[in-house]
Amino acid sequence: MTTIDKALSLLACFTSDYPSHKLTDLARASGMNKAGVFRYLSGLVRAGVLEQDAETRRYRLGSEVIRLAQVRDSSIPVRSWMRRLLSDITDQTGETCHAALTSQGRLFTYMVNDSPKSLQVRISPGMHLPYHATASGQAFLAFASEDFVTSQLSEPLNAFTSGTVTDPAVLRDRLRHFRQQGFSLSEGGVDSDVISVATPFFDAGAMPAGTIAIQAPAARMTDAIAQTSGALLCAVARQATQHYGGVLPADFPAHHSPDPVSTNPVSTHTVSAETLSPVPAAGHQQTRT
Amino acid sequence: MTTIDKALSLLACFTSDYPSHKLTDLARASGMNKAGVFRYLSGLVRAGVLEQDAETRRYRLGSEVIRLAQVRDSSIPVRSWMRRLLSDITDQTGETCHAALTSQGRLFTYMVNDSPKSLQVRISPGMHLPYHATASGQAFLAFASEDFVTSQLSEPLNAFTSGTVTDPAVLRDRLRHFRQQGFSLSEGGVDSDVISVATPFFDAGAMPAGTIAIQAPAARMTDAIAQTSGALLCAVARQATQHYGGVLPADFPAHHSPDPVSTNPVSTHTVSAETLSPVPAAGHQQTRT
DNA sequence: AAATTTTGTTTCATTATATGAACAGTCAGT
DNA sequence: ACTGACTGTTCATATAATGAAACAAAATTT
Repeated sequence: MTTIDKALSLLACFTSDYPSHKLTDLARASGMNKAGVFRYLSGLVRAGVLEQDAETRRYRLGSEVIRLAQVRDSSIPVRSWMRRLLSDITDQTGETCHAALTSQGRLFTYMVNDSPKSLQVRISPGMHLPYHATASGQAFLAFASEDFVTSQLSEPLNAFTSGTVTDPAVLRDRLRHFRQQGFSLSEGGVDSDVISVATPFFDAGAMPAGTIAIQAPAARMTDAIAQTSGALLCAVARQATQHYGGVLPADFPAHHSPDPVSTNPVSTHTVSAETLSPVPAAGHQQTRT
Repeated sequence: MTTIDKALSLLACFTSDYPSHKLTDLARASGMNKAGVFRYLSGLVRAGVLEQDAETRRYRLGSEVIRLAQVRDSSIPVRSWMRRLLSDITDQTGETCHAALTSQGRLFTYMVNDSPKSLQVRISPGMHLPYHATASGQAFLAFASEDFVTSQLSEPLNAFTSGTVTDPAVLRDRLRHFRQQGFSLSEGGVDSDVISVATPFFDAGAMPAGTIAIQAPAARMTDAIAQTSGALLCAVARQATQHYGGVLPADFPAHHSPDPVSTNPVSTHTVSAETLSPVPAAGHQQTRT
């Protein structure tokens, strides 16, 4: 493990739940020497990636990460089209939806579009999504590499509610089914009384880069609605994949909706499977270290 | 210079203008050995901060920076209130406005709110703003530390138009004046026929953290309008400073606008100097390494 | 108010890690 | 097939990382 790895591994400790840290805690959490952690943190502060509160001496993420995120978005402008896709979804379904992105093998919510309804599922950006207990996570796994699925399912699988599936064998069965139908469906995996439907979109190596999901109170999400929502998501995922510069895996299902899914003729990017070019063959596997 | 510094210094090369790089170019640009740069880049890729295009082998920023920016925003939620402040400004002035943030001693545009008018000043987020030639930069310098001003003015000062002020002595005079009136005014510093007005907002050490600016075609920006715009910006900058958890410098002018500046009674956060608590005394100088 | 604990930061001899010139492998163009 | 421009690898050497201990300052307890 190089010095850089050790220094940068500290960044993983900064999450929405714990956005700032004390030196001692970071040293404990990372299992590294206090003096070393101090040096790493100093380096990260010099680079602007972290900043230290002058009063409390706590470390938090610095403004450089904002600049970097902006630059990233200027080369792969996910933000703008994702916003449009999500708002299209909410327009058509009336439900809350969100997009999640993968980073360092973890899935986290990226953008949320709230339902206009008064009873809505609340979710905030930047949250970590466990693979086994969320529709997004399962949609991701359904199209992830075998190795990745194995590594995730061998982690301890927490039960958040009584409805959380924690049996790896059962999960594997579901993943197979989800892959076949193109979208996942999860009832009360994290919150009871919430049903969500999700589907991944893909990178240039035909590997899942993130997911798009719809979440609704169980009372509103009937089987029929779940099916049409799933079909809608598949169409949206195709668009997202295209915008992302990715390719769909060869077995990604084509939902031939008889009528255009989008009802909004104003939108320049109509959400419809029909408007897209045929699915290209899956490319080479992307290198994953 | 530590290994971490060298590795992280590469991140500065990733800008809106050059969002991706080849190994050789980075080695040349940084003046470091190719093998070393390769190792650094590999480390950054492992951490997810960078990713490498599987086809072109070029390095670009990775999805981890998006996650980090999101986490940063969850602890200091600049995004949400800044959007509101900017849209208030455009509502009241009808002109394009933007916010800029400082990172690593450089100023870059963070958020833009376009004017609804057909003749509008176009600007995109993530752009680098030279201190000497922009209203934002000058507003920043006017309230920056003496050392920082000196270091910036001793850099070569490019002239972008015939109207760009490149004489350090003249600039210093202006900065004094801008500090007194609380906002800067720049005519055709980067683009001719564009006049812009800007003011900084402050961090916990009463040092400028970023700026808020209005940009308009010269024809629309009369002297009188510039003055009221400046006063408006000062009021907004107070709000921004408060939201940011910062404190105003002791000499930041109070513009006692006779009537509430905001005309929008719906907004929960009315932009007005009156609604704010008295200016606290400037705190201790923030440590700047 | 004094004593104690916790925490951030610095020091320094030891040792592991970074270094970089040269080499190998790959691809694109001629 | 040759050329050039490129990414990635190797290995002896030198340099920078390491971590226990010390220190200072702050927070907490007595």
